[in-house]
Amino acid sequence: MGDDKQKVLLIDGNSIVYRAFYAMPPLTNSSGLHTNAVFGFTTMLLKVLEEEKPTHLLVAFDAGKATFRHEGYEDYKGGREKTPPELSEQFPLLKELLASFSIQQFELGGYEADDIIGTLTRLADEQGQTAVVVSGDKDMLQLASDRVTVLLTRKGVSEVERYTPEEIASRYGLTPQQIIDLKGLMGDSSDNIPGVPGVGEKTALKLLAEYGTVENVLEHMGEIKGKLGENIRSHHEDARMSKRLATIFREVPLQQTWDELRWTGYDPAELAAAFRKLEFKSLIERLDLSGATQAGGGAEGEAAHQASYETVWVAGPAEWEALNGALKRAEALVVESHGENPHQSEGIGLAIAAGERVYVVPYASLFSNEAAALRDWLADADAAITGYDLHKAELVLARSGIELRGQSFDVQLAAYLLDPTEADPSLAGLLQRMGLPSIPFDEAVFGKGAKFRVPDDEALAAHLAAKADAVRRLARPLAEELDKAGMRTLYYELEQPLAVILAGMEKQGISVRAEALEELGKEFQSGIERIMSEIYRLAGFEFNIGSPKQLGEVLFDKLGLPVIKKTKTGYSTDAEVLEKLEPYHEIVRLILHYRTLTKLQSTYIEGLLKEIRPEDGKIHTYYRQTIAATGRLSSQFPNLQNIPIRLEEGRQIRKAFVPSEPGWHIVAADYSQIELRVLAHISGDEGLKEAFRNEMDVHTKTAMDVFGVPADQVDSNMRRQAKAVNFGIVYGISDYGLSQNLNITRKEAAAFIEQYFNAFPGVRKYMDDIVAQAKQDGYVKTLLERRRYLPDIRASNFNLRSFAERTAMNTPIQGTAADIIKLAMVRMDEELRERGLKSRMLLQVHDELVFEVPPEELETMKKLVPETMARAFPLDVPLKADVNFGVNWYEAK
DNA sequence: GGATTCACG
DNA sequence: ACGTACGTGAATCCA
Repeated sequence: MGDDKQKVLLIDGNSIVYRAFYAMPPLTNSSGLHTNAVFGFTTMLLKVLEEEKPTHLLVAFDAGKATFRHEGYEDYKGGREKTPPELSEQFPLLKELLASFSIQQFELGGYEADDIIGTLTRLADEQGQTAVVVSGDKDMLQLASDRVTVLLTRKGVSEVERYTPEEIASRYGLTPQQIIDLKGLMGDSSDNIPGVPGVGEKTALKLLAEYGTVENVLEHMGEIKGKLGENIRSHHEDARMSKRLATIFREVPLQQTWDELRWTGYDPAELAAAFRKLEFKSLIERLDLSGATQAGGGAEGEAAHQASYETVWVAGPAEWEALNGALKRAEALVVESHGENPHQSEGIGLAIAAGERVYVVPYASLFSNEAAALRDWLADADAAITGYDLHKAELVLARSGIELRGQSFDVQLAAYLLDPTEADPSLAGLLQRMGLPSIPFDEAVFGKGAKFRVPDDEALAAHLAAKADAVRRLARPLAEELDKAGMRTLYYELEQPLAVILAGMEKQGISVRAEALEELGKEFQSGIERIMSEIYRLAGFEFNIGSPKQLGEVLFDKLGLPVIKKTKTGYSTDAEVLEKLEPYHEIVRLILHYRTLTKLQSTYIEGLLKEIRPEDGKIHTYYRQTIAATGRLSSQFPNLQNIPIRLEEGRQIRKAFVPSEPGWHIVAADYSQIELRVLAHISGDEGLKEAFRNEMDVHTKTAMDVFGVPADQVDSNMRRQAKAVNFGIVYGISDYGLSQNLNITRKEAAAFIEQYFNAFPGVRKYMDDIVAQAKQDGYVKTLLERRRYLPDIRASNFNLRSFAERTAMNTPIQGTAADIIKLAMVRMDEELRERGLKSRMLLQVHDELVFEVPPEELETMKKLVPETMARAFPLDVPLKADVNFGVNWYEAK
């Protein structure tokens, strides 16, 4: 030990990890490993490091084996629950991370972490050094002294409380040594230390205030009156033993020298790599490690990520010439644009990585004469372009009249297939997950939301170049991962071609008659006004019906209707609640109708009107191929997958969706019961298969089997209930969910389910098997090998696990249905082109395809579309699609 | 920006 | 005992 000022920080590893595990919400990385305890530990560590600035540092762990305490008392820590696997799997991760922090770790067979820490604080005391102990365990307070401070975590892990001997005295009226006596008397159920029965903290403190120590209490136990005195006298041995067990052993034979604990900080590159592995993105940003890589340091400029390329800002003839020459060697393309909606986003720039150079082209110069070769390359169907979100790039470029045709590999799409639930689609996040040196996040360069700004040319060039280089670095590893996961065909035969087809549909758009919407909007408006005044009259005053808060006050406080359900913030007023309240007051029905009409007005009349492009009178939605966890598409700006149909009032909206050419028709075809047919196929259930082979009404068939009656005795109510059971089966059934849906008791619902499983034993087996398989593999698959990871399937938390189990049952069904209609779209696109048809595919709504069709092709398409859909993927049961047509989408029913 | 509600499959 | 049906997107209110 030198005489310079030293401060040693001693962390009780096990205690903090436990605290962190139970304090933090569940958290897993993309491979399903739990990381919440490590994350919580790290947050605490960073905070304490910052506040304490130690010169020496140690994390102590309990050794796995029995400690010396067990020798005298077998039940020591006997009452403890076994460590959950979600926690034990985190210890190796934590130890590895601590190594990346360059922090020493000790554990020693036969001793616990607090013994090691106790020994080191004794040494610190003796040698006049300062020590700070961090733990979640109050026992540690016995170590406090003039030189030793104890920090105890409180609610959560990152908040700590400081205990000096003075603080302990003022809080408990005890010296640090008396903390041992305190526990000797009151015991500790978590460590299975008995103490004296009937003695809790209050009594123990009273006894210690009077007698000072356990020994002195026992000496005077004869004079203590009542039940308390009896208990002490009959359990005096327990008290002595408890005190022994609670005493931290401070003579552990440690081999390590003081100097080995010296800590001079971490290597940013090493720590960044460790964080990336754990996917602690927020910590990387918090410590500003995003530039730190294994190869380089955290320095600025090119050293930051050891760029192996030169950025070329394409501005003059020389650069254009170089770029044009490099196009045939191009390895990656990035198109940067404003905003999320590619149909209205302005381009910012392009970056093309080719060999040792990355060329960055400001978007405006894409239209210059020099850019002719670049435009040709973009439009070249054989260019074999690798990029990031080429679907969006195609739409952005299309707005400028530039084609993007040679798409061959998209790292965003590939990453989605590898893990469709990963929320962060950014290149920076993707690099981190793949363990590659990362680049700045777009938000760091551009800002986000209203603060979005294109930086100066130099910064823009650097960032776009980094992105193109990132695409290039990611392409091969992602392609290899796809291969390994058996998703090569899924990618190249289905998703990649589909991306181009979707862009085509979006560019085509669908004609929507503004006048028709406006006309309908007027009807809705007069309805809304009529209902509003009725509601105000019944309430006795005007209020904002659209405010759930005000509405709740009117219904439940003013009118005194019964409260059915509450939300986090107050009364629930959703439709389910209102339907139950209908009999109580006529205002309820009006409110429901008001809700329906205002929804239609704001979302569908006003919302859609805003999206009609004046240039062509069409709506161009944006299908997202990388959002839904099951493999479905999603639709945005606007969403054309949720246009009303169930209620006649709203269904009228569909009359505004018309063909874009006079005399043409809308043709719509939808799969009949695709999910239950998929279930019949993958479960192999004979009864279900037979039902579909015989073209039976599946809900009637279900009713027959569940209620045990012949077809002619199935009434509409039985069929309705059977239909709900079928929905439940597809969603991953639970008695609770079904009972909610059918408004029956859970018991009745459970009986239905049991009946169903008896009638369709193959389905029961599928449900059992798929859950077991998900538990085994950590993921489930669709027929086309699409994957979804379910990290919570092994959770000890019932809710999380149940959710994952239902997802395991549902995803192969919903996902396979999504696979099939996507295949049908690829086939339909081929058919239209091969047959030279003018008909156009416009929309996909999960199980439905919508086309516009010239009159001379109507008969052809009425056969071709359902046939192509039915043949898209052969199952053990027939697939069936129904087709309809009309002058608008409403009529095509 | 989160919570609530509701449109669709 | 636990307490939710599966998957989306958009509008509105309100802190």
